[in-house]
Amino acid sequence: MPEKSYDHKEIELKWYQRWKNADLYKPEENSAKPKYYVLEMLPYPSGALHIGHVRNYSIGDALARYKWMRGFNVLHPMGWDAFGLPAENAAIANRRHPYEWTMSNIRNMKRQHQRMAFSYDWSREIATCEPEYYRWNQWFFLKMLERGLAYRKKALVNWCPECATVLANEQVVDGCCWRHESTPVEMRALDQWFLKITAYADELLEDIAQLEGGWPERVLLMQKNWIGRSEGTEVDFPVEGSGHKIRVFTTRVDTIFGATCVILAPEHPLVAQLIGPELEAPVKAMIDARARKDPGDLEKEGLFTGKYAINPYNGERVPVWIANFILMGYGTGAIMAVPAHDERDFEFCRQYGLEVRPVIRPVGGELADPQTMTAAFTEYGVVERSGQWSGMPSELARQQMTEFAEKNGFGKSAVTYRLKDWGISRQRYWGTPIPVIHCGKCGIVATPEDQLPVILPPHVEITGRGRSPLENVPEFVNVKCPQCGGAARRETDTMDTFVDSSWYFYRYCDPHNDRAPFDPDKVAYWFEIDQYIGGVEHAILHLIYSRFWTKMMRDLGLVKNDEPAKRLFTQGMVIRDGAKMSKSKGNVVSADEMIERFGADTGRLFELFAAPPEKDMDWTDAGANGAHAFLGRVYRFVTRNVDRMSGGDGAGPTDADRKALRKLHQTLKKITEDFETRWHFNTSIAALMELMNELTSIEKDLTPASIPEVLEKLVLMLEPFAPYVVEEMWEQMGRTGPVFRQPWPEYDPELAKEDAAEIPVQVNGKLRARILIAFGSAEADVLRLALSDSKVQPYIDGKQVIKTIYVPDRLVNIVVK
RNA sequence: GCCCGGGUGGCGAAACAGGCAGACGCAACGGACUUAAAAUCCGUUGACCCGCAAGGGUCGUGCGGGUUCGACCCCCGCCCCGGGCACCA
Repeated sequence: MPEKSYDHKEIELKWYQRWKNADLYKPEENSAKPKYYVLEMLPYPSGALHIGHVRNYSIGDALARYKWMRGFNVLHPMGWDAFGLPAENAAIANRRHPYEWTMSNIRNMKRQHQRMAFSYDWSREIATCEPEYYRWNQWFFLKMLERGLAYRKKALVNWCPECATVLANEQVVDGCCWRHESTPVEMRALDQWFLKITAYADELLEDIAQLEGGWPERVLLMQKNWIGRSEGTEVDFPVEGSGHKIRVFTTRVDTIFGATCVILAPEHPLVAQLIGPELEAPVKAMIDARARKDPGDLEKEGLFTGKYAINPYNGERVPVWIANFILMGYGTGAIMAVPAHDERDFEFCRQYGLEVRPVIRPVGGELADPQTMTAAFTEYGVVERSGQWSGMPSELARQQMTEFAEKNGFGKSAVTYRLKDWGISRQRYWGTPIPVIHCGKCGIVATPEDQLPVILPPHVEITGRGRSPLENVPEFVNVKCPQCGGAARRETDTMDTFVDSSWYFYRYCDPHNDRAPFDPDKVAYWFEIDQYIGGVEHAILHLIYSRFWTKMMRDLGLVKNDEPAKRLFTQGMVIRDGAKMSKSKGNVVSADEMIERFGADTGRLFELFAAPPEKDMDWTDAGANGAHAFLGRVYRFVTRNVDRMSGGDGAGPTDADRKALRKLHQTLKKITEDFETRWHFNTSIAALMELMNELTSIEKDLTPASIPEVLEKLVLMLEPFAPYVVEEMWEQMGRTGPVFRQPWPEYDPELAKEDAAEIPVQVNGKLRARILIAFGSAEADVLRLALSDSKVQPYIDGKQVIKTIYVPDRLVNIVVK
């Protein structure tokens, strides 16, 4: 048969059409097979924006396909269409997605809300435009409200002027909005809804141990740092001549005899009561300066209140200051400054000429001289000049001094976290409405469950300014109070879209349930997720929220697992021209263009081939072209050899056949091992290329003794990397697909074995010759051969052989003197 | 400043257990086919040196040491790049 040219458009369209209505990816109900749940982190099935997104699928989809072929019952919501044809995206999306959203729906909303385009995010958009999904977000919200896990309070929150909305702490990067990298976030005091993620702070931290080994170390580390648990002591310093007490938090109560002042954050509630009118303006200026969050290092700045506080341990009178480096959001918003033993306090006190008083000496050393000290001594040591605790090691003093405070009622041991409650209020149109009603008489009233979902009104004008756009929609806002029936106002804040992504993967297990978010039994079968795949940028966003959500659902009795995903794989970014691909840099390669030019198969293949998946990869059009050429070579090889699969003269296998089968089984071994261990698909694909190079070089000597097996296994091995073209070749070979439902081929170790090896001979570690030996030769035979080799001779002639090393079938090294 | 990664040809990379450094691909160059181009196919390609040639030699995995018969790999000390955290008391 003459070879066929590789027309990716024709092939991909054909197979897409052929199977678009078949439910190929549905896992089997009540299957006895081992289950496997693999999921990519961006939960939209198609229409990838750029090839950076495609990479995510290429990896997860290759793995899912391999697992299918290996006989697992796989839940993989992306499936075949993860990377579909551009013209057909809408149809694919419509069919595949469990929430049955429609692409046109999204497009319309997008057009209608051009002004909101900046907050556009595919993964969450899917969920947020879907009323059924609102319903369960709202349902969860009400459950949390009942349990005190959702609450409303006035708080200083991050405000992005560009988005015109509040942001969670996790969504502020370098003082700027995570979507607008050059827009500094402002601080505003607003009434906001929070979810009490801090109730799970300890558990989120402790359960990191369960994830070790399965999650990348750096993600766990980032989460640990983010949670930022620290154990310490709270101590009250009464303010002289007033009834007020300043409560400070310290992890080093053992240094308290060295405290030479107390410092408040400028936002601290006591400040207003302590300062005179002459300080009001400077304090306000300090707050404003910090709210602007200059990205550069803020110079330490302090204001003396004129008041003094009493150190309860020694009765000493210390001045009370206000300073810009004290954070209201951490600890109690007030500290005791111990300049001798804390870097920041040292810098501050030297700047303002406050006393530096060392009270900790190194073990075996002496107290530093405060006159000549140039840096604080921050380590543990031995406590001195500290009354009854003098001479005690720091650790012990910390413990006993804390107990002393508790006994005398002026302090206690305390744990603080860097982690804050999750602010979920957004002044956006886009998102799940928060299902509560504000009543003048009854206060905050939950929307009754049978009135869910609260749906967004259509035709809302997006002003991009001030408060939620929903406030301008009277028919949405004006409601009757469900309790007293009086006039009331509906909450106009919507939920952070990270709420949606916190549990979407549970819904995949039971997407059409209209009585509950999902059936716990169905979820119990699939969870935990065996393998989750996504970018590292979600380490302290989505990945911490979804852990919290899982624990919350477990406490509601909905799930049994403590953690959402056993294993997490973070793939590298796609780089182009040395820069991370992003909309703001304008260097994106659109997936649609790429599919048009090279095809979906080429896109996957090149993304997997260019670098190991955990590493960043460089996108080059030329490289993609190379991958495309390879698929063409395979396709032409198969099509011109299909009619040589049978017939022939019945003679036994030729040398070429034996060679081809050996290489075939070696390749299969290699790829199988790559899938089972480290997912270095770049070397798998390189092995396939080597196989093709070998096959084409001996092609004319191949006979039906090897061709059927070679073609079959070649196609099966390529399946995870190029699923469309593989279906076409399978059909050309007279077989019926889908190919990924075929079993993964087993390799034969005997066939894969080489019978002879060319091994290097070294003299004193330097390569001098290569000799040909039979595999498994006896050491003595190999050494005899090596020592008598004509190229080795000159180097050992007249010298004494001290030692010989033989690594079986690998190398000979002769040591001479 | 602290904590993670990483540094190998012109480029992306490979070397999985301390055992032939540079597999596989891109780019480049030479050739075949073609009116031409594209596509395709064949060949060369780490650097330097010797040789007309066949061939041979030296160097080479960021830098400097060490361990070892043997080091991209292990140890010690640096340099550089990327990422995360950073007044967290």
